[in-house]
Amino acid sequence: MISREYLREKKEILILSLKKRNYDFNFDHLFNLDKELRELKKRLDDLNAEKNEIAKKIGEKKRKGENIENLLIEGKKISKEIEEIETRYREKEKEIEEILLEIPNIPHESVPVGKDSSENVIVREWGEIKDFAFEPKPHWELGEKLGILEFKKAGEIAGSRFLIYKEKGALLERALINFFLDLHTKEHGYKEIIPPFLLKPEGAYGSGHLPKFDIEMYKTKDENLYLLPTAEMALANLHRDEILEEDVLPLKYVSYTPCFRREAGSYGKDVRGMIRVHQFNKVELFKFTKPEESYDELEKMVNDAEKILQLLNIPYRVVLLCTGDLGFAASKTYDIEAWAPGVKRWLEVSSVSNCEDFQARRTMTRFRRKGSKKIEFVHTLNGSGLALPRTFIALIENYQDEKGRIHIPERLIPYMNGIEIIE
RNA sequence: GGAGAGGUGGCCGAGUGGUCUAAGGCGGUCGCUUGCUAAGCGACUGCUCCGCCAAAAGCGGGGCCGUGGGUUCAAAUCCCACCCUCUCCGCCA
Repeated sequence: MISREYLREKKEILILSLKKRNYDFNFDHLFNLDKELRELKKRLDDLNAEKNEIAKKIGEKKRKGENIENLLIEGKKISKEIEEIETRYREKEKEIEEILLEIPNIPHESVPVGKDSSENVIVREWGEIKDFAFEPKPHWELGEKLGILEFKKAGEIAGSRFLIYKEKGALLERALINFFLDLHTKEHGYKEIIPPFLLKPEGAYGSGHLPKFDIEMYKTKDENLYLLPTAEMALANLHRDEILEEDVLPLKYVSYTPCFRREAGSYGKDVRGMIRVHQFNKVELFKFTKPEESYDELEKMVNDAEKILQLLNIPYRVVLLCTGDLGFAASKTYDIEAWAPGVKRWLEVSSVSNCEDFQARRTMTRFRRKGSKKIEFVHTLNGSGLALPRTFIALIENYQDEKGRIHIPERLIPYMNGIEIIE
């Protein structure tokens, strides 16, 4: 969340950067509210000081058995006035809070200015796009023919955009998850976490998913809980209200969780297959870092995610998002897109972002430098490492042969209990 | 789901309406002292907002005893709601 302090000190940057995001609203109103609020606060504090003084005097006189009649009347009067001003103060405070919660994060200066995804920048490509001697099939055809994916039955029992993994399909999904987790914990130094899959609204505010994206999430009927749209939502809250020691940073976590998304407003998009589904598995990377290290850590996180595709030998490209395509909480984001020859598309398998102190402010996650009294907000980063369905798609579409069989990449065979081919 | 107990500073723990500016202890920091991987003595020890100051330091004030309301001149303390933890019973993977 943008702080009121930031509002006052970095007014110009704020206006400019939000313009880059095509985000506009009435700044004057915001600045006026802040000013008004400070005035009310001063008045309120002065009155409270007076109130405290009177209450103290009453206590003293009462003990001595002196007359307190006048002081009681005065105290009553001040309390009434305080109540009025406090009510106004709270209303204004709530109003400004609501506005501030809806302001997106400020893009980093290295982020290209652009209006939508067409202006994203491809920063690198890896691997060779295979030249098939036959027409490669899309994953839904492969999956259903091999009996590893099923869409029809899933639609009947859960609704459209759900799917069932069957037998070797379920095994492949599990193999990928374990491979990702092992790689990140053993070779990249992340600590594994299994968080709750449902969170209270406070958690969703902390990560920036509320208040803006309420309709994107599933929530429970009897309790006010939100199903994770991403493990990021849980991990961002892992050190809520804590002041961390400098030397524990950077903290690196990896989590496997299912993710639930309503995909409201995406009707008609990616309806076929499993490119866009309501429930999917994802292995998520998350870091808490010192501010001056967060951009280095961002590059490392992208590399950590890329490594998976390299080991699986799946061609991909890394894309730097422009300001218009940047997510709400992010200052800078790289997408990793894997090539899927069956659907003939680059599929976003990972999105890696530096949120700077945006989430840390909302969750009050801070740190103190050694030998310093000053407390600072940490920076938070999140990235998929990787999202399963699209990686699954890229894998089976890239590794199919002319008979529609899937050849398991070498690195994955141990995780597949030795199975080398799905036929 | 039923019954009960409880949530106080980094941690333990006292505190049942005004002297709480939260006792005491542990831990931590600094200093002094002492012949020996230690002890003793003393001082300091949270977070946050606003104001003054160019800024930092500092100073002044407000708020914070799970959260939010309420009663009162005055609330850690009384009342209400919610959240969380623990114990017992029931149910259950």
